[in-house]
Amino acid sequence: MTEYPLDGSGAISAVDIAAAWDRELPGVPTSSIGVITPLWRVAKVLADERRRTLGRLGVDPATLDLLSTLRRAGEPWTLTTRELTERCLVTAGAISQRVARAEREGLVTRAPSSASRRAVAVALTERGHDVVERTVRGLLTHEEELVVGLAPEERRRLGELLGKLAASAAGGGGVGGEG
Amino acid sequence: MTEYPLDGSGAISAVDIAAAWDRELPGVPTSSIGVITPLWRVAKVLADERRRTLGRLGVDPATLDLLSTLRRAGEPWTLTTRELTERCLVTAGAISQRVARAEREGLVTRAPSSASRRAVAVALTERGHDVVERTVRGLLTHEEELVVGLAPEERRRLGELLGKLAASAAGGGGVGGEG
DNA sequence: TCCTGTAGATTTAGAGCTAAACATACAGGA
DNA sequence: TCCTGTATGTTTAGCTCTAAATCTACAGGA
Repeated sequence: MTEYPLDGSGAISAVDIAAAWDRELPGVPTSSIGVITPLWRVAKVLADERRRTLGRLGVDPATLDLLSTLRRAGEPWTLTTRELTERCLVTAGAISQRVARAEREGLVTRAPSSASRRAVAVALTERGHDVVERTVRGLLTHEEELVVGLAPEERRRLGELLGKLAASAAGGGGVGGEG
Repeated sequence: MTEYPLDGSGAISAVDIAAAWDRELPGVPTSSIGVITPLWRVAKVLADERRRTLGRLGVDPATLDLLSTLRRAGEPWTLTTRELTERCLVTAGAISQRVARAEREGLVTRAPSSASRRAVAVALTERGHDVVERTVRGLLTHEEELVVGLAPEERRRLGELLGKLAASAAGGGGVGGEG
């Protein structure tokens, strides 16, 4: 047995989890559970779906994230490692490894940047263009189907609430007590 | 440099990403981006926060997920590997590894289940109890602060929309064409 | 020129996960 | 009894990430 229930059928609901903590450890604050638990569940379902879809297309999510970021940047499809770190939201070490893997497969090239000799310019190769253009279309088409259950107004509202949560989490969490 | 901007300050907005694809590859369906991109960003901010918070408390997220699931189950704080797989939403192999790590640290024990000789009963030790009770309170208190930016009604609505999205993604994505 | 600081990038150690292969325990029929 | 199927766990290979240490290129002051 390798699998776990992808639809969360065996999983406990966020309400049940909060109720269980309230019963087992009375007094713990449980109101964040109703937001954070469903959020991670959905994120996991979507990540699993993306991994499988891309597996069928012959790419892995980390590499496609790299290629997509370069492709979206527009001509000349080149960014420095530092820019990639900012846009992909992973550490510089992770970018370095992603680029090394992609370079090994002939999807990108590495060269000293024209601006600074410290900076490294990562550029999409023709093969990289082929891969990204072939897979992004398939991926976005598939993901479009995953969100059909939400009406346009619901999607807009969901995106809005997620943005608000992101601001709240990033602002309040980093430093500590600020009240 | 090891870090990346935790608050997403250097990141491109979901709207910009969709606009970039529309410009670079006209015709690709981009309407899922407004939901999926913010969702993963928030999930990542929360995961990073949790990892750091738990790091300070001396536990790792995967182990705490295991211990919490056992703790929430109530007396006698024992579940089989299969039950853990269903509730933690990771593969059986991952559970096996989590349990092995936790057992090595004296946080849980493994024993043949009384019901079936195939099944393995994983039980919380006294030390496991100590760890989970010490850390869960701190973790939930911290996460409470991360969601203060959302009013109660907004939290409720967000949880509701996330549930609807989960149902949509799990239902529509697994099989393929079902029209 | 030498020292010091800083920024950009890479390397390495150690987690943690999935998928797939394997091992084990039964159950049910011939 | 033997065979077959199925459920439960474990192991292994390979990927990917973070955090920390390291390397390299400069810049600015003494």
